[in-house]
Amino acid sequence: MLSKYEQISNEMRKRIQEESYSSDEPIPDELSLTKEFSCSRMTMKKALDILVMEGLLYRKRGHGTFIVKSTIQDNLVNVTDKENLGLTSLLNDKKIESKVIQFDVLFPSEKVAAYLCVDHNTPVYHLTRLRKIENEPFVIEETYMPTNIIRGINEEVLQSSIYNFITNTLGLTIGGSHRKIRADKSNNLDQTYLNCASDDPILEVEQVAYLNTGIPFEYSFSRHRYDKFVFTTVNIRR
Amino acid sequence: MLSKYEQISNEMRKRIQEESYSSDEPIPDELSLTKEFSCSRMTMKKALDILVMEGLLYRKRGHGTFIVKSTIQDNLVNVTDKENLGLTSLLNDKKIESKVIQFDVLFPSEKVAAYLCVDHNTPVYHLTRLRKIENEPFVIEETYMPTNIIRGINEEVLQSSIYNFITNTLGLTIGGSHRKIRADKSNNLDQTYLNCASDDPILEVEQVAYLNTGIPFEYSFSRHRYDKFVFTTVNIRR
DNA sequence: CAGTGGTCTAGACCACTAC
DNA sequence: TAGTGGTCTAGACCACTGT
Repeated sequence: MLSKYEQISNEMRKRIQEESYSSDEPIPDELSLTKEFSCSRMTMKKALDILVMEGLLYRKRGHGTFIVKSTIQDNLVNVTDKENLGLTSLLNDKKIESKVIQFDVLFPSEKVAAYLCVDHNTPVYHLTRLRKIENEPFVIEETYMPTNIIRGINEEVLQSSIYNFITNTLGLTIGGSHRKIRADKSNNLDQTYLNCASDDPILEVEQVAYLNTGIPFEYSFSRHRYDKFVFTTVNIRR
Repeated sequence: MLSKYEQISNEMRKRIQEESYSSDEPIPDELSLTKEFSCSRMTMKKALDILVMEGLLYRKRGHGTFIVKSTIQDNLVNVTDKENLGLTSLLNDKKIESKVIQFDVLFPSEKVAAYLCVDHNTPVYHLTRLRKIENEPFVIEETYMPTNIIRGINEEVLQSSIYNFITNTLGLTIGGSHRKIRADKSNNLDQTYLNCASDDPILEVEQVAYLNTGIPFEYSFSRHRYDKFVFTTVNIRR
């Protein structure tokens, strides 16, 4: 059951994307919209706030609320900072394969222990997978997960989607993540599995992902082919 | 004059960063906090929402509100997706130099015209600058700006901060931006000015920046040395 | 001045959790 | 049942804009 402001937000997003409103004029003012949707002004505001955060609308005090015009587009795989990097759900119309390069359990280094908020005596899964999209190598993911939270990982799970396993089998809910994005030179592992040249760069995403309980469950490095991946982000004034 | 929820948010952020609250227990519940800050529950919620969005807090219905523990740290220059890339304001304690590599006015290509929402007959500034931090080359910025919005750019402005010029001299307010981040091979320009090797990768940020009126005023490509720049982003569930 | 969005309130009811 | 956060309301006042 979606909340009222989410339903309204979805309806308004649809209208904007279908160009039901002219992008040269303000959209209807908040008072009119509260009447149309039979809601309070706070609820209407919350619904529109979501679209402002998504970069679809902007507001100007004393004037009205307007549609943002231009948006950067291109053809590469496109991950925005709103989504959790579950490749499987991101590209559910494409063929995804996972090849397990390494899978073991070890005691965490100081750094890994700090990010996962576990002590040095708690074993962690350590796994490296190559993910292919439509038979083309796409990304190498090196992942650390604490064994006391993510229980029961095995080869079969690794072949498909760990995120599905965490959500459906373990019944946990994934919350947010902190990420760092940088460029790097390719190393031997990259060249071998991503099939890239020695002078091809790599786009690396370092990530700590959290459950909705705030507990970190994953610390990972995703190394992408530079010609197949772009990271997108929207940034709005406050 | 900061709004009440911003003041409360700042105070709570300070307390969290100074570790005034134990990170093992929930912080005080919303009702207690509304009494302490003499505000309504909606206002308290809005204040805490900001900290949740920043990745400092998480909430669990029926339980309480808790402090997020781990955060990725490192030593490189660190731009988050909340900030507009004004290098000058980002690093105001460091020595920043700008060298103008190219500066001209031209009619926009189809792509540039589309992103800046101008027609083919509106001239745009086209400029390329090398930015140095503490005498070390850091980034090459290639920028397009419409001449009908950003009037009066000259060599003197280019030596310092264009963002300051837009804000202070032109009296415009900068709104949000859309960005794409990718890795790339270095080209001749990069190698010459960033002083990098031919096999050094580059982290490129493509950006369309908007005024608070929603009008795009800048389309740019920033090419960073891979060993001096990391892009940070926080992503929270909804 | 009227019309817009920005903030704030006091109170209500709901959903989830623990006891 | 009590305590938590999530949502929603009806109404108020303020700040900014254009006429």
